[in-house]
Amino acid sequence: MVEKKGAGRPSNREVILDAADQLVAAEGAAHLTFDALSQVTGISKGGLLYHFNSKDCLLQAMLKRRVERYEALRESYHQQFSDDPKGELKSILLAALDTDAECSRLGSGMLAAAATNPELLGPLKEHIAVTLQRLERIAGKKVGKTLFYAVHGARLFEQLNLCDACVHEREDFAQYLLKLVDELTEIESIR
Amino acid sequence: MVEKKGAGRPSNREVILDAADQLVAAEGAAHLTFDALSQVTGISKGGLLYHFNSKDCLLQAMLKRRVERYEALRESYHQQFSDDPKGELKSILLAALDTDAECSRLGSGMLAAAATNPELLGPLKEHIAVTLQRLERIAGKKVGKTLFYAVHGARLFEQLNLCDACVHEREDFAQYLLKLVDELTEIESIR
DNA sequence: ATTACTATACCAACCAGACGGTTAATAAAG
DNA sequence: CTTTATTAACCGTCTGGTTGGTATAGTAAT
Repeated sequence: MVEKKGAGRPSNREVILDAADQLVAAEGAAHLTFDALSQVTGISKGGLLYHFNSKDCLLQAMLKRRVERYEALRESYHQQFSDDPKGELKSILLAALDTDAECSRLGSGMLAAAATNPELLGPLKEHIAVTLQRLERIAGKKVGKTLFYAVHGARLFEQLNLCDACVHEREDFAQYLLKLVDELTEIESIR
Repeated sequence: MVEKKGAGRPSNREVILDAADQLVAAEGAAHLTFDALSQVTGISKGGLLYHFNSKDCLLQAMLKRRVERYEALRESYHQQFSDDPKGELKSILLAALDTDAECSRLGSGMLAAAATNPELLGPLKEHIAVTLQRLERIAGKKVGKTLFYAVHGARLFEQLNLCDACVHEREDFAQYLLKLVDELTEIESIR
């Protein structure tokens, strides 16, 4: 059966993915093993492999879920800015910063995938390419890209626990970025 | 033995570290094994473990070397901007963007360390804390941090091979950032 | 209602290979 | 004859993956 998304049972698939995210966040991508996952979830290794035929499958699923959540978040922000001409850019930035709301903290899927097999990043690469194209169409190409990188840089630092400060400053940072978007696109259009 | 740094023999240590960087870049952090490293370098596994007592040691060394190279690069840029009041910020940004000159392409050490053991990131965390403090002292705190994140975000994307474009656009990007530094600190000081 | 069949979800046991690390031996250099 | 550098062989453990089996639930014919 192809599994109905949306309604109904949370199903162990999600439970496993959550646990996998947590594991990577807590102990590093290398410690994401079926054994460890089995211990954490209480599901046997065989059980895990029933849901994900291989580790690559698991990583793919982690990555896919992350991208999907990001997309959903972005769209909801986009509606919020429906009147703002720079709403598309703003929603992209805010969504990227909002990651640890429900997505816990980290591009764990990304890191885990990159650690074991760079090829798995393919879908993510595609998603980013689309986003960059989107940014190209928005007034202030370079501004958009720069702020896009900034947001992801900040997120990365946070996810890797590389700085203490940036976590509690994020709300501040978000507001500052929105201000920058307006100021900078102005500058760029004047030039 | 405590290892003399500084002078003298290139020694196989550097060769090993280079190979390790390359391996992580090419195949992902998870494929950085002593066996693989042995095959690539032609040095036996025992030989490798003579230089680095454990894998953690190896990762630490990779990370340390990376930070040191970055520092050296930053200082050389800093001299270049000795007359510019925003030289400190500019040198930080340019050094971060310059990574693939000699450092090949990647925070491989970082990724590899994060993948296996987040604790290894401690020294890097400290280094970043210092850099952030440095940025605090510079006119336009927020500008500095934002651009710092932007640079590292861009570098990350490049290193993970997540976008094609950003590579060949880097020189452009660097020039644009320098322009931004001037424009933005102006804006921020006006407010 | 019973039987038979099928699909889903899971588990315990096992396996072959990979991995980090140890050790004993070797060789060159000072 | 000790220090440095290196090797080949080996070991125990971990890991991804396989297999064969079990429990549950739905479905459909008898």
